[in-house]
Amino acid sequence: MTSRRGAHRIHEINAEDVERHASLHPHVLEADVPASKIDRRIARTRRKLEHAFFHLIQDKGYDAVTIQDICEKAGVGRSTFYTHFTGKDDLKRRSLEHLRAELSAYQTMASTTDPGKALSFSLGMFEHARRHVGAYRGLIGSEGLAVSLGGIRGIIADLIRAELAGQGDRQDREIRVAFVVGAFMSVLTNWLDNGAKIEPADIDVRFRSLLFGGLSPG
Amino acid sequence: MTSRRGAHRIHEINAEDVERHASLHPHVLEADVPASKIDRRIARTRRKLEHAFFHLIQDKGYDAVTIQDICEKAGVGRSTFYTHFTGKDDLKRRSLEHLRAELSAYQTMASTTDPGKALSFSLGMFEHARRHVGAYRGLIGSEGLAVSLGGIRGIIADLIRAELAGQGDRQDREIRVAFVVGAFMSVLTNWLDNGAKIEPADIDVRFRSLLFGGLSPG
DNA sequence: GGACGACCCGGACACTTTGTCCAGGAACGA
DNA sequence: TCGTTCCTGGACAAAGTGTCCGGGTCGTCC
Repeated sequence: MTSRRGAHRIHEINAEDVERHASLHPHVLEADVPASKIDRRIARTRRKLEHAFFHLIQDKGYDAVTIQDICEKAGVGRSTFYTHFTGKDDLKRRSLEHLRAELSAYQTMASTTDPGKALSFSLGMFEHARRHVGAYRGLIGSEGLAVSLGGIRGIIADLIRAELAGQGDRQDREIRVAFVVGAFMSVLTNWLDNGAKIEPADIDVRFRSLLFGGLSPG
Repeated sequence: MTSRRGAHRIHEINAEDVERHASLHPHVLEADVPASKIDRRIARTRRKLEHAFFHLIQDKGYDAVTIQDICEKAGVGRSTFYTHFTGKDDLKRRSLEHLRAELSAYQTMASTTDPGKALSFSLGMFEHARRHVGAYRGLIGSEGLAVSLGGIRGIIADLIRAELAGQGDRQDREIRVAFVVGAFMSVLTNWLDNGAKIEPADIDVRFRSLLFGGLSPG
């Protein structure tokens, strides 16, 4: 115990840090609620918590992060955490909403400028992932080669499902969705685990070639 | 607590049950040690623990299973657990060794009887998985659509890697491995989550068609 | 078949994390 | 400024983890 507590703790994050950091969960935050109506204190607390979470998963990985860690780093009382989120998973889920919004925005954008390109999410995802390597690795697992994928997998699956709608029967479609999302997530995490050295555009080409052309050729 | 302890507890597993149950981790157990040299008590305890584990993950899922659960169901002292395994992950890892052995046996068998068939692990895996749906679901996650895959992913990756050896440069090969293993695991878990209704042979055909033929056609 | 030694048991211990509750102080919105 | 809402720090019970030990039990080996 010996919880000496004073002006500032180890790595406490202050408001300014939070403010100037654009990340996985930046703006879109209170998109569904009239942003003016929500108490500043609430917004601030949530922001601090999400940021602490965001930073912590990068060097400890999702599983290793405890709620106490988050609160400590965020400089927020632990009891306060529970007034905003029901637990770690809840926090994760809500943080991922931002990603979902960003991605589907990219998706619709890409499909209007280049209507012929199917499954256009992939490039955007590769790019987004590289921009936030740390967060993705923390969220996605990366320990060894595990792929927990939290909710990211579901997000991608939805995008694919939307695009494959109308093809074949439902059963067959679901198999295809599973196939694509699995292959994609796997290539993505593998790429990240190796430091994302290849350019997003390049890895995207390779992925799409395998996906549409099949394994056999080269 | 109130640990009344007597002849038998709630769902304690006895030696006979263990003996007659062929599963994910049956025979190959002490393959690396001269089987005759190891104390029967050790073998028995390990078997009981692995079996309890095996059963528990089927109705609670890997994460929800605690070491206490395992010991209780196995009828083994908790302190004894730690003399055999360092923790839950260790137990899981060792249990998976059996699967690895079984699969690679199947793999080499299939590739000798039908040398033309690449990536022949898939059918065997589908079949094996259906035989042990519960265990796979518990191990693999299945909550929502997450894919934690414990160590199974690594096992499959090794098989694929071995078969793809010598093609292209190392980087490209790893991408392919990631692609195949990801797609496969995803299709597999999706199949299991839907109750494994389709026949293993059928799902295998669909998977291989997507893999070698690409997504576009039908 | 008996003695020795390895193994297992149960219980205790210190520690960490979780989730809940409350009183009092601080900050917000009007 | 005033009332409401939010945050805090602390305490709490519960659950799980990992470690240690004394004493009983069961294999193994002679």
